[in-house]
Formats: sequence, C-alpha cells, structure tokens
Amino acid sequence: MAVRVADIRAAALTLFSERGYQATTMADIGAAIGIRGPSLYKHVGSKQELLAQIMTATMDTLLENHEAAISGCEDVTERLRRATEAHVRFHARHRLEAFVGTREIRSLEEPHRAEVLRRRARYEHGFRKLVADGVQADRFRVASVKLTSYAILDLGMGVSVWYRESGDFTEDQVVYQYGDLALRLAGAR
Amino acid sequence: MAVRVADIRAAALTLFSERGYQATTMADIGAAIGIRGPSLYKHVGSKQELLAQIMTATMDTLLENHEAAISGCEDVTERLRRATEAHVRFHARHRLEAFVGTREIRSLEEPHRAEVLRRRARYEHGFRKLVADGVQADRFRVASVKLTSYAILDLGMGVSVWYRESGDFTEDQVVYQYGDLALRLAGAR
DNA sequence: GCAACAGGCTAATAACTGTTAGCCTTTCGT
DNA sequence: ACGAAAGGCTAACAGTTATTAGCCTGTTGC
Repeated sequence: MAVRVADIRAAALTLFSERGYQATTMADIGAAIGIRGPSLYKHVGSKQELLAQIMTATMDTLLENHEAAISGCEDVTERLRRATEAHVRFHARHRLEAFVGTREIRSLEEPHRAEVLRRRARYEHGFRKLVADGVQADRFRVASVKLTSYAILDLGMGVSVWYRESGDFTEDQVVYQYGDLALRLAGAR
Repeated sequence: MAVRVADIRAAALTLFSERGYQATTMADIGAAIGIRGPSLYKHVGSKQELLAQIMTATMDTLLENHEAAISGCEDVTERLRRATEAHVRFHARHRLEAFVGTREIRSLEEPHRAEVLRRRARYEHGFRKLVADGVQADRFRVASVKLTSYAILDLGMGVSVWYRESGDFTEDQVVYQYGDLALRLAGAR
C-alpha cells in the first residue's frame, strides 16, 4: 500500500512537471499507474495534498543538503563552492521536484504555501550569508551581495529546466562547472 | 475599440502572471476592465488567442532588442555586455511579459507553441554564438560555451521573477551589475 | 430620422473535474 | 472457513468554465 502511494506521488510529480498542476486531472494520475481517478482516494486525501507533500518534501531535502554541504568546512570560498555544488546537484538530480517546487508555488493553498515560502526564504538567506561572509573576509569582491546571491541561485533553478540525464553533460560535469561559475560571480580570488 | 483590446491584453497579462493561464477565467479578465466575461468575445477571439498574442509579441520584441543591442559593435566583449544588458533590461522592464513568456509555454497550443519555441531557440543560439566568438578570439575563457550561455540567459529570467520597480535596485543598477556578472561568467579579460 | 453596428448584458450549452457514495472482489488474519 | 479490510470500479454530484445565442441600448453615417 505504501508502495502504491509512492507510485502515485511519482506519477503526479511527472504529470505536474509536464502539464502543470491545474492541467493535470486525477484521472490522468490514475491512468499513469493503471487505475481510475476515484480509486486514488483510497490512497491519498486530495490532489492538493499530493502537491503539498511533494513540495514540502522537496524543500526539506534541499535544506538538508545545503546544511550537510557546508557543515565542517571553514574556508569561506570552499563553503560557497560546496553549497553551490549541492544546489546544482539537487536541481539536476531531482529536476522534476525542483521544477514543480518553483513553478507551482501559486497552486499551493494556505497554509502550505506560507510554509514552503518560509523555507525558501531561509534557503536564500543561507546563500546570501555565504556571499556576505566571503566579502567580509575580503575573499569575494561583489557589487551587491543580494544580487550576487540571487544570480547564483538562479543558475541552479535554470539547471532544473534544461538538464536531461541523456544530455551532453553528466551530473558531475554540470555540478563542477557551475561551482566554478559561482566563484566567478562572487569574484573569488 | 483598439483601445479596449489593449486594455484586455494588459489585464490578461497581469492575471496570467499572478495566477497562471489555466487559473485565470474569462470572467476574471472581464472584471479587471469592468465588463462581463462573454463581452470579451466582442473584442478577442478566444482566451488562447490572447495568450498567443502576448507570447509572440514578447518574443518578437526580445529578438529585436537583441539585434539592436549588438549591431554596430565589433568588440566581442562589448557585444556580450550589450546583449546581456538588453536581455536583463527587458526582463526587468517587461517582467510580466517575460514571466508569462517562460512560464506558460506549456499552456500554448500548436502551432503557436512551436513558433514561440523556434524564436526562443534562435535567441539562445545568438547568445551561444556571442560566447563562442569570444572564446574563438581568445578573449573569453570558459569550460563550456553551452553551459556558460545557459547560465547568462538564466540570470535574466531570474530577474523577471524577483525584480520590482519599487525594490532596492533601479533598473539601471540591475542592468549594469548583471552585465558585469555575464563577463565574469565568460571569464572575460 | 433611421438603419446599421458596436458593444454591453443575461441565459444557455457543453464540456470537464474533484470528490463522494456505494458496490464488488480478492486477500488475509485468526 | 470466514469476516473484515483493502483496493478496485461505476455512477452521481456539485461546481466551474469557455464559448455561443440572442437581446437591448446608444451612437453614428447617410
């Protein structure tokens, strides 16, 4: 049964990313795992709950990865590199989750929406602090901490749009190159 | 009458950007200009046509701005800077158009979708060529032309998400800073 | 002055969709 | 062996929505 729920979430994720939340029907999700729409309600509470679970789980994982990436590393340049690598790796490996996570915030109803936005703000603040610390330590040179951290974050979100496992680049290639690009943006030296 | 059509398009643009195409009803659009939903059909053919007009017009303007920005400039570094500035300026000044333009491609039906995607591809190719030319001339130093141009393009799209006229930065501030960031990404020297 | 039309309205149509109700079969613990 | 639960199905409900039909009013070209 728990197996079924995981299948449903996976199918919903794929469909949400392809067509969007509103354009995906419960019948579509059911068809993707071989059952009818109404049968889904034996496993999940509602379509909205499905979206909420996907989005909060995604944000949790992202925050955990971020913390894990920078913990135990003191060098400010290396911390930014590792955080960016974790950011980009997540957006490549879990591109559907990341894509839906950014695209469907407006389809999320309260109180889940506010909750997800709070975690997003925390995540953004983490990056802003990394850049600010580097500037403070005179290791980075930027025109604006805020703009620079936005820029680094945007690079990652972009990855979730165009990255394909079958594409020209391996996950590691993208991760390492974008790590370098982040340090360039920060004017690391 | 032409006045009315412009009002309708403006209202539709705002609503599409706030709630998304699917979540916006014809009644919503009508209410925004003070008439009922069905009355809209005296001015526009369909909701889909409204979206198509917004998106194709947006892509046309973007391409025109791009050409205008780089024409008459030979220096490869300066060309990338100007193209990036035009890119960012457009995404700041016409943030709703740009936002809807990237977010609602999947809501666009054929043949308009293919048409918009074709112009997008042309636009992306323009940036890729700018980067490639700089590498060729030994003025840029990048790990991958493709990844670098994706990164520069993604920065601009990000601007259309977070930029507000009433925010911390003027349009020019964002434009000039992002121009510099693009050159950093390209490893210009 | 009046015919035509521009442009609004309400009512109706024809889907579509999330969700609930109620039924039936298979599985499984005891 | 059997009662119950799991998990599927169809039918039905209630609501929404794009679009069309048909009507009415004010303006306007002639």
